[in-house]
Formats: sequence, structure tokens, C-alpha cells
Amino acid sequence: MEIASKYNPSEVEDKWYAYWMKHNLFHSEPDEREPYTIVIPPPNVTGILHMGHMLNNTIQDILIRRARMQGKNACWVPGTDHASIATEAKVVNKLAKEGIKKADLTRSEFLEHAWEWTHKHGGIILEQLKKLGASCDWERTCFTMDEKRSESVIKVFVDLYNKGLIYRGVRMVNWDPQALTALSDEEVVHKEHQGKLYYLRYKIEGEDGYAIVATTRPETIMGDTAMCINPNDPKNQHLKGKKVIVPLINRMIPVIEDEYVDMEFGTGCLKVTPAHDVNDYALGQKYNLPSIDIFNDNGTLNDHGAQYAGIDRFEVRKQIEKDLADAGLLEKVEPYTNKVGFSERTDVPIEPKLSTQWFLKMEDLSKPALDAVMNDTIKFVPEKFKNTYRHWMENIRDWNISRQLWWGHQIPAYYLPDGKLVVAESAEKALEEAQKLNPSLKAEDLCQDEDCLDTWFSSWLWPISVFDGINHPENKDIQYYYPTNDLVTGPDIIFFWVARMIVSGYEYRGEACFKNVYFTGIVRDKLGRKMSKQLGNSPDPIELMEKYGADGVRMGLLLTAPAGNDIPFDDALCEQGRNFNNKIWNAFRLVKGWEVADIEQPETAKIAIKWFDSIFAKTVAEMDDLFSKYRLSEALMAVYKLFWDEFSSWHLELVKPAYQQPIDRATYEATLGFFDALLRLLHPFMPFITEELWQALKERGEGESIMTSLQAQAQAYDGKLLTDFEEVKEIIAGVRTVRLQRNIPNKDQLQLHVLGEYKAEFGSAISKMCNLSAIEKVGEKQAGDITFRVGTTEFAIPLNEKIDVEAELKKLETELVYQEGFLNSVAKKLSNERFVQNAKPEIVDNERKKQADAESKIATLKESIEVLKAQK
RNA sequence: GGGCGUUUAGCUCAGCUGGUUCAGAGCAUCUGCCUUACAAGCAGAGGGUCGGGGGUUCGAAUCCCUCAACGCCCACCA
Repeated sequence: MEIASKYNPSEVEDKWYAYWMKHNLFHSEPDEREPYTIVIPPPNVTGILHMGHMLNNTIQDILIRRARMQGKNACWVPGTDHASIATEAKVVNKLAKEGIKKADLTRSEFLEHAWEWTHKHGGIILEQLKKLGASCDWERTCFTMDEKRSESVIKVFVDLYNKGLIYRGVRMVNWDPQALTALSDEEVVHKEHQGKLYYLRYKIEGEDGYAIVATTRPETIMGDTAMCINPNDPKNQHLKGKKVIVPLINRMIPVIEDEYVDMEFGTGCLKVTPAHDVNDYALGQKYNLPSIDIFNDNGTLNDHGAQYAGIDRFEVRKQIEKDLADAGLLEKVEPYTNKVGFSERTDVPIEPKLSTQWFLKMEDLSKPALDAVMNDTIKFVPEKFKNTYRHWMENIRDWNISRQLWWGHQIPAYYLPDGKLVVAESAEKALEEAQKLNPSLKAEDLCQDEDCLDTWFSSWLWPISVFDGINHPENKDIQYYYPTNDLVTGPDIIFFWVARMIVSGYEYRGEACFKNVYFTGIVRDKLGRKMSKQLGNSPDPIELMEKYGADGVRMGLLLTAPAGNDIPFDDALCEQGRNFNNKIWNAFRLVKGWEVADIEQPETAKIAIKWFDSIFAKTVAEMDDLFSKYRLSEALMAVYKLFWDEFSSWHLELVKPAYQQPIDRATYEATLGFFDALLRLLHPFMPFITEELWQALKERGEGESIMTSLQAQAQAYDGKLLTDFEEVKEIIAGVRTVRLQRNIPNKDQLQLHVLGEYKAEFGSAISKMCNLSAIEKVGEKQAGDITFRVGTTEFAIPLNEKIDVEAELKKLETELVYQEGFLNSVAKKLSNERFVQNAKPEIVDNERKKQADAESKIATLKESIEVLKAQK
């Protein structure tokens, strides 16, 4: 059978994914085996795959496939997130293009459009994950707004409300004037902003002078209800007890005193706008100031904005600067850089705004979650994120869980006509509750809260809700799969999601929701920039996979992906991955091309098999260790080198029969066995090619798959054999170097003379790899010998041609100088009494051995030099 | 303004509790090979005062101090 010399991934990938699906190999049911569970970080339901997902899901797939091949019952639960703000924004946009305004629709009409959108675009990303090879249990696919998950969310809300942990209150919240909703603090991104600092003149009542106030937001003066100074500020003592007049609108406000004011900033006078600044709000509370809200929800000014009513806040800022200047009330304007909060989703500056929202008390809930991470019940990889986590958890604030959106879980609070409210899991139950308060109430008298819940209020339950553990806490799935094992996610959502999941895990299961959290880095381009649509530097994952194969791309991502480090992504990495695929492919071609015969097994092959057995076992142990530390890229590198260097370059070359000669059966079987074991070791990293070759290696039954086979376990290996063989490799490399330097073709046989001891039991291997006619122990060198040393032994290759005595001499003398210098430094160390006294004995012994070796090397070098000199 | 992290070969990174398994790996580079598995390859080679300075020690990439550059997180100074 003729096999192409290049591996063609596109021909095999879809085939094997379909095979895995057909035989239901991804599906897990509870059984007697140890479970290994991962829940996917649910991507936005209408999102598409980007490089971050690729990395994240490749890592999860590696972990889950490995666990499966270690005999565990592996279950990877996929799903999507309804992403309320993002999805609602997309739907609003789409409707706007069709000339439909959200405001003109009823809630249910809007939701119809939203569901339609979701069904149309939803789940694309899950199909893309299949291309990557993700071995998710698709039968378990969940959606944060499907029936069971919605039921769970509502149930939890009601429960927390009944526990007194959820409350409704008027607070200063982060308002997104574009999405028209409040945001949690975590959804606000602070960015440096080049603005101006305006110095405004507030006329002092009854005097001629002015008090100068520095502000970055002159448009909010209409909301001023006081001016504040620091009582200890010598500059402003004259303002105590006075009143000042707000520019342009001529409203009188009092001067109050509070040490909160920084005397050094600006003029030490602060304008107080309780409705539009968090600090000012606090001052307003403290001094009982009125609060004047001057903004509409969309960021334009309302009637309190007087002549500016209806104009956008940023327009007003420009206009008011002009107007103030015209009125002679603008002292000066300075350039000023400050931090401004932007909405994470819509990227517009947020507006602090007073409004009624729902909050979840976090202080008590967060305690067990903090402890769990600090005492490593839940391990963070890398550990540095523990600090970040602790800082946030120790300063945790109540969570604003309400959003003024329709796409999401509507808050199950129902208002009675008299303004009271009841919280219940359904309208029917709410009515029952309400009737307890007022028996005459009917269903139509109740009015459900318009707001919906923060998206994270559903995803924080994810590890429990995907197993329906909220609705049915005793069901066999949740009992078996929970707690999950590993969570793989980005550090950017450590607060949004990870921390809150841990909180809910303790609240609803009384134990950790996962054992380990692996934080991936951010995928950047090779210049170190974040990938973004604007820059257009984000490769399309699907195109990449078409070009390099899914296995190649997976490997490219993993090659430089230590946990928590950013990944400077470069196509060249995928190329390396593809090349490796090809290497495996060609090794397979070689092995499958051999003709097998019942002939005697050569000595070389015996050595090769014994040796590879050991190096394989050693690598398995190394990989176990690396995986236990989540050092996946190093584990990949270990198996990469095992396959490429040890197996292909050494084992295969050692056992390879001469051209058109058959191979003996024992060697053939052993080599196939190695190949099989290697494929299984590689499979979690590169699932497709390994399945393709594993199936081709020998006859497999229908439904049999490498993915459900078991990997080799770590076992004892012959360490001495491995070190001996390293020396053998050096001897072989020595001969090869001579060939290269002397331009001696491989097909010309050489002799090798040994002056001293060498690993004679490997003689056949050395002869084969170097094409030697003989290896002989000799007493002394002959004229015309080319020499090299391995350890303390000198090797000589007799050549008939004349050698360049001068060049050879120079080489040896350079070596001699180095060795003498080395000996010198060792001797110095050993003659230092304090070293001999203080250092550990084995260290001292080692130095003595180094000394002896160096002395012996120097002796042989000197001898060689003498011989050469005699030839001159 | 606080906190954390990083800095080792051209690039990406390993180097645990100080001492030849301490200066390493992969890629890239250079040299020679189209050798009948693989040129997406084979064989070989070169390349680093371990960010700067100081200290502790018999001995420092490794511990301490300090400076510098970069990155991340948190924070209500208008």
C-alpha cells in the first residue's frame, strides 16, 4: 500500500470526530470508576470562536482526554451563556437596522426577537469546538437560560432572599447610558483619559469675591447642592459659614466643611453633586444635602439642566465651557489626565447614578470561599492569583445583581398595589404569598419586577446547575460528578466568575466546586499586542485549522503556554506542530513498510528495545510529574522529544533493517508496541492523527478507539542503561563529526580504535550507527589517526589520507589550555580549607573526581600532542 | 496612590529549599547532505558577565538590599 509522504489532516479529522460521536465515546454516565469532571466556561451563545477559546478549550481537552486514558470516568460538560448585555445589545442593533425601536416593543415581543436571534446564531461556537476536537459530552450541553438552569437561578434568588441576603436598595450605581442599565463594579473598566480641569468661579454671597472650584465635570454644576472645604484649610477660612452661588443658574448653595477634602487639590474647594458622584453622595448623606439628578437615563440632561435640557452630557460640557467663559465665570482651564470608568460591554463612559437596585450581601457568603483558596482546598495555578483573589475577597462589596434589561432571568419579585412586594418562584406562588397579606388580591393585581438578573448570577451556579444540583440536590449526577476537578479559565474573570462560583459552591453544596483552577494567559500577537477586531491581528481559528490541521494548531498553542503567562502567538508555532504531525506520519510509513520475517533478532535491536523501554518509562514518569504541576507545555515537549529524538532518531535507526531486507518478528512487534504506546501518550495533545495511525497500526474492532484505551503507567526503569547510552550517543556523534569535517560519505566504512575503556556491550550499536567495519582496542595511536574524546576515553579513527597536523595540534592545544584552567579552578577550591570543611562531603568528593578526570584528560592530551609533534 | 509579577542565547521559556545533571530546552541561525520514512527532513556547529549596582557566603542565575525597565490587578481624590 502506498502512503502519501505528507500527512493530510483535512482527510482524517472530520472522519474521526464523526466516529467518536457515532460511538458515543464522549458521553459519561456515573459508574464505579473515579470521576474526572470539567465544566466548560460557557462562551456567549451567539459568539464565535477566537484564539482565547482555542487555547482554553485545547487545555481542557488535553486534561479530559488524559484523565479518560488514565482510566477515570471523564466528563466534560459543554454549554453556552446567554450574556444578557452583549446579546441584548446585538438584538437591539439588529432591530434598529430594521427600523424597530426597542422602546416600541413589549417585553415579550422583544424576547421573541431575542430568541430568534439566539436560535439563528446560537451554538455556532460549539460546532467550531468540534473542529478543534473537543471531547465534550454533548448530550449534556446546557444553556444558562434553558429550563433547568432558569429554574435553578430563580430558586436560588428566592432562597437567598428568604435568608435575608438579597435586598433592594437605592444606591449609587454605575449606569451605562447606552445599554440603559446599571452595572456591577466589576463591569466598569477604568481608563486613562486626557481631559481638562476647569476652574469655575462661584460668587460668594454678599461679597465681591469668588470661590474657585476645580472640576473635571463642569456640566454637573446644575446638580450642585453644596460646596465643601476642609475645615483645617488656612486658604479657605474666609468661606466658613458662607453661601456661594452656582454659576450660570444662580442657585445659592451652602459651604460645608469636611476633612475628606484634599487641601492640596485645586483650590481646596470641592463642588458637591450628590446625584452624580459616589463621594459626593456620601457627603450628601452625611450632611443631609438635597440631591438633584440632572441626567436622563440615556446621558442627556433633563429639565434640571435648564437651557441644556435634552443635550448629551459631552455636548453640554463643551457648550458650558464656552458659556462660562462668556459670562466671565471661568477662571482657567488646565489639561488634566484622570481615570474614567467605561462600560466593559458598550465602552461608553459610565455615569454614577442613584437608582433602586437589587443587591446580594457578600460578606458572610464569601468567608468560606476565601478560606478555601487560601488553604489550598482549591488550588490556583499559578499561585500568584491567590493574592489577587484574597485582596478582592477581603474587600468584597455587595453585588448589584439587577440589570435594566429584558434578555435574562426576570427577577421573581412581585409588587402589590400597595407597594409591598413578595418574592416567589412563580406568579402562582407569588399570588399565594400575596393573598396571605391581602386575601382579596387577584393575579392581575401583581406586577413583576421589570429588571432581570446579572448574567453572572446564573453562571455562578454553573458547576452545580449543569448537573441539576440546585433543583435536585440528591440526584445521582451531582452526587457523582461534584465537586468538579479542574476549571480552566482566564484571570480576567477571576472576580466575575471564579470567585462567585466558589461562593455559591459552599453555599449550595457545602464544599468546593472544583479542586484546581488553571488560569491561562492571554493570547497575543507576536508583537505582544492583545488580539482585537480593530487591529485585525486575530487569526481566524477555523482557517488556521484548515491550514495546519487541528492537531497542528493545538500543538502550536501549547508549545509556549505556561499557565498564567501570555501567549505570543505566531503561525510559526503551528508550523512546528504541523511538522511534528508529519514526522509521526513518516515514522509510521517506515514501520508499516517493513517486511517481517522469522529471522534471528540482531544484537543492535535487542539493545535498542531495552534502551527505549527505559527511556519511555522515564518520560512517562516525567510527564506524570509535569501534569501534576499543570506544566502542559513542558509535558508536550517531553513527549515531542521522546518521539522525535529518542524514538525516530535512535530507536528506529538502530532497528531499521538494511535496504530491502526484512525485519525480524520480535523487533517488529516490539517497535509496533512502542509506536502504539507513543500514540497513546500523544493522543491528548493531538487527538486526530493519533487516532488515524492507531487505527492503521493494526486491526481494531468497530467502536474501538485510542481515546478510550489506557495510557502506560509509570514504572521502574534502568537508569544506568540510560546514562551508559548517553555516552554511546556521544561516541556516535564523535564519529559523525569526524565524517562531516573530513567529508567522508556515510557509505564508506571506517574503523574505530579505542584507547582505554568504553561500553563494549554497545559495540554493535555503535558500528551500525556509524557504519564501522570494526571497533578495536589498541594500545597507542598511529600516525594519521583522527582522535576525539568521550569522558576520559580517547577514540581514534585511522585514515589513510594525510591529516593536517598543524590544525590538529592547534585543536588539541586549545583543549589542553581549557582543561588546565579547569583543573586549576578545581584544585583551588580543594585547597581552600574552608570549602573542604564547610561543604557537604559529596560535593567535595565530586570535586575530587573532577580533579582526577581532568588530570587524566590532560595526560592523554599531552600524549597526543607529543605524537603529533613527532610527525612534524 | 497601593499591591503583585517579570527581566537567563536572536525569539519563547526551564532552572525546587545556594555547590557538573549550572549555565539548559525548543524554535531561529550557520555548515554539510535531495542517504530508498520524512528537505514540513538528516547530520553537525556556533551563540548568554543569567537587567544594573551593592551585600551575605568557602561558593550566588539561585538568598538579602537597592536602582531601572516592562507588565498585570486593585483604588471614590474632584
